[in-house]
Amino acid sequence: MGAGVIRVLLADDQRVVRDGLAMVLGLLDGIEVAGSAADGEQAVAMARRLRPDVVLMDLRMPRVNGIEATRQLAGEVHVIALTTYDDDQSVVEALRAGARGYLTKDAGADEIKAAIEAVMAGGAAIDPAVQRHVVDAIASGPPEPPTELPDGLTQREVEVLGLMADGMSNSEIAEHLVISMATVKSHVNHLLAKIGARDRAQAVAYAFRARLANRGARPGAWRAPS
Amino acid sequence: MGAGVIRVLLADDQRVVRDGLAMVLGLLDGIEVAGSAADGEQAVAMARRLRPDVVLMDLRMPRVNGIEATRQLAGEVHVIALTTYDDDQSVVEALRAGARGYLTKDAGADEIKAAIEAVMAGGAAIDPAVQRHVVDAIASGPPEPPTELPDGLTQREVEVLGLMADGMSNSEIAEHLVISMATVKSHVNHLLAKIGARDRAQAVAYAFRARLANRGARPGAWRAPS
DNA sequence: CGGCGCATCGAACCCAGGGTGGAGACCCGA
DNA sequence: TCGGGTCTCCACCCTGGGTTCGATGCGCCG
Repeated sequence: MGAGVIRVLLADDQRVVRDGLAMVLGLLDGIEVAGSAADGEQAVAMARRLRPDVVLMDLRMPRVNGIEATRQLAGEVHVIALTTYDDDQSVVEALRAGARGYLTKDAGADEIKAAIEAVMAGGAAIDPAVQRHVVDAIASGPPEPPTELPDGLTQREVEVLGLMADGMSNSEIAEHLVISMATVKSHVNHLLAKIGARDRAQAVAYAFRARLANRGARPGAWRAPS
Repeated sequence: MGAGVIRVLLADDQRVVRDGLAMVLGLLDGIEVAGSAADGEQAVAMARRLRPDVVLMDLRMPRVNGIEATRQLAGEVHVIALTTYDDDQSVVEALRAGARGYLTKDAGADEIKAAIEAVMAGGAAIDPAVQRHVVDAIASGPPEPPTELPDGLTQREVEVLGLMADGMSNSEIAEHLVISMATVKSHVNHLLAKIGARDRAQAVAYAFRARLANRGARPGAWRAPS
């Protein structure tokens, strides 16, 4: 990192905020203000030209708002939202857009610095004042009902279903579970009947919808290297 | 509230942690340890009997784990998860279960106190060390509209794949698309080769992992009523 | 003790699904 | 104009998967 200095770009439509922030941040060790933009369009352009480490982005700005600017810069630089608004809408939207931090404007210099450093270290920083909104979004957002216990499925049947969802054939499942293929077929037929599926393809779909299959791996997880 | 004292219930399977926490919290002004439980079941029972203001809940506990206990107590008392684990799974799950705070076990007394007070004030408190996971959950969770263009799949092939994921047979797909079954087979074979799947079951799994299938409907969506 | 559910196997059957090879029609870019 | 890709279709073969009718051993419960 050059001289270990973190270069920051400021984006805010209010002059006083920009200048004030520049003053405050300029006094901090290890932080350097690379520039300041007055609207989202400018912010994106300057970020790409100046290549700062972090962008402190106001969400309410003319022309292109901070959310959109954040979206465009996500992946290029670290973005920390900085706003007077603490309504859940903007917090969640900002994070969705790719912001890794969220500060309200009554944050102190130390808090801003901590946030910048946290983000630079690969972490995130959310103002305590709005953490509640984030928590709510998580708690209520995705409906979630966890791994609801399947119909009348047996332990073994669930296991077999999981392996089917992993793309294994009957014989592979047999080998994996160290049982005979006849047994596997038996389990398969039983679970097909229970979940009301006609074939293993429908069973796999059921497994994913019932969240019994690990959606983790990349799509083409199976298939040997070469 | 009485004398302005916040009553806290501790839930952790490790004795040293319970006792140590009780010591530390006992020294803090305005906080009183109402009791301590050694497993989730006990935690739920004690919480309902003692009616504490806050429960500090370890997630990894015998009998009933902290997640489940949190779910049961959500709405009754404020729950703060307290764990050594900082993997995204447990953070997100804990918050989904209704926890309003999340602390790792290397939190200091002051941090714990701040978290308790934040939660009591209607806020939330998430350990900075795991905020990243929460942000990721928000950023990647619900949205994901970019139905990323699959491998080298054709428009038609994607369409067929989607119908397969809906549990349709080749002949049903043919009927649905008003084409012959031979054509469907052709499409199927092509897409199987492209995505590296051996059979339609693997293709269905691929469809779900690649988010090409609508996970919307309940698991047993197909199947006529009676 | 008898009955029930679960897991384990076997054998035989049938067919949808997958593999192969080819072909004609269309559109589009070189 | 000539490929190249896509969508459409046909005929043939063959295997895996799903179906049916069994059977055995085990653990649990009334």
